[in-house]
Amino acid sequence: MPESKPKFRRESPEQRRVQLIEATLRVIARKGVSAATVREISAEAGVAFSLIRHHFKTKEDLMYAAYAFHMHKMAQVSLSAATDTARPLKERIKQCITDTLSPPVTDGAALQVWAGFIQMVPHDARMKQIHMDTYLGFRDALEPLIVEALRSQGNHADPARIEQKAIACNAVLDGLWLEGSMLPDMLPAARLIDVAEFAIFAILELAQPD
Amino acid sequence: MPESKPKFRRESPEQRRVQLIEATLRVIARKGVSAATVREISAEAGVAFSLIRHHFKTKEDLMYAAYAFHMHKMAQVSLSAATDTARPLKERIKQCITDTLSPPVTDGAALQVWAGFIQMVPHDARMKQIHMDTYLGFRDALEPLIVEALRSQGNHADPARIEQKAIACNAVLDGLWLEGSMLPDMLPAARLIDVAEFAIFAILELAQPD
DNA sequence: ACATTTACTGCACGTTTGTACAATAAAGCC
DNA sequence: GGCTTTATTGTACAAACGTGCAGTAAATGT
Repeated sequence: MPESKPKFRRESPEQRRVQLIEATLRVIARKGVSAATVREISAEAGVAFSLIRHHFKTKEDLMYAAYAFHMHKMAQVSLSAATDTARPLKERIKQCITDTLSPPVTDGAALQVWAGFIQMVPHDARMKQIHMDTYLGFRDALEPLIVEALRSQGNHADPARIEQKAIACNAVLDGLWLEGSMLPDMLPAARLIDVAEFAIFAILELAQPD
Repeated sequence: MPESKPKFRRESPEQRRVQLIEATLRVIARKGVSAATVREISAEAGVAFSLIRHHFKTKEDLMYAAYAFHMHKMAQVSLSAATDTARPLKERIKQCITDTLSPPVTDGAALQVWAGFIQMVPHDARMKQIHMDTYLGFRDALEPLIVEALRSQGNHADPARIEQKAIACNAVLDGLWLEGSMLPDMLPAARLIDVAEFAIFAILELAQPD
């Protein structure tokens, strides 16, 4: 019985990289960034800690990858409804609000990861670039919805006013995301969504739904 | 010439504590939380690194003190206009908006410090307490302004609707604070204030100013 | 001027960190 | 089945971390 139990499994570099990234995010969510050491992460992933440096040149590189991965996932969940042109406009807006202000986007763990990375942004050009890309991606996906909403009721499409409303709607979502993630007991998802719908429809000067 | 230049200056515990706290916040703002080691902080303050443990039982205690100090300072700047009952209501609201969305409250360095501490909140009961206190303090100071604004124009003071509007206004300020601190080039203070005034007056169903 | 207090310094200790490198073994190819 | 490739492991190491403690000196009261 020579090969009854292999000592480890050999994975493709792509799969292993994703495993290590997801282990990193789990550790950060559970214990914070300072606890995300190579030893802790590799234990979470179930591999030797020296394996990390075989797939990532430095630990910093793993952090870059984890940040981009996390942001991309959040944006995808949050905006998946925005481009679904089959559904009516109001439905799409409400779906975006709901997706943004419910788990797993509005969530203590996600906030932990986000806050941990945010503090690296000003000191690191690559982190800053990742941040800019995801933020502008979010705003670019949201603005067409707002333009459409204003046009649909014959509102004057002054570009300056459109941008003003886009920034304001974005701020409402960001602010509620922040507070809902930090104080979930005080502000459950249903309450956040209710407030967001009211505020955004007020800003867009649309008739309140329901 | 025995005592030409003393090797160090002896300060009162209270003064030295504040000096160490402020040095901590400067280091965090400049290099992030991970760079805020006892050696780095004490170098910033111009003292031996072992002095920290003479004034704070542990390094964690210094962090608690720095967090509370930072939050208290931000809330004070942001809300100083709220209680100034001599000025007319609209002026007070606009002043609060301006104070909140200008430096030093809306500022990259302040965001750095805040983000660094936020990630400790879920894992630490004392940090959580400090956070709750400052957050509720902010909301309690803002809500009377909103109640007064709604009452002033004979609006129906349904408590549920008042709280809804208070949460929404809070979210606008939080969201703009966040985005303005992260992307100051894209969103300068003047733009933030402009958007905030528009959005908050829309939410409160007040006539737009100017 | 001297004694007392304690803010302050300087150094050493054990732990944990990211990194480096040689040895090992799993998987694919012939 | 043997050979090659390389994903994976295990160990070692220097640097940096928070902490402990004995000694020093600045300020204060007498």
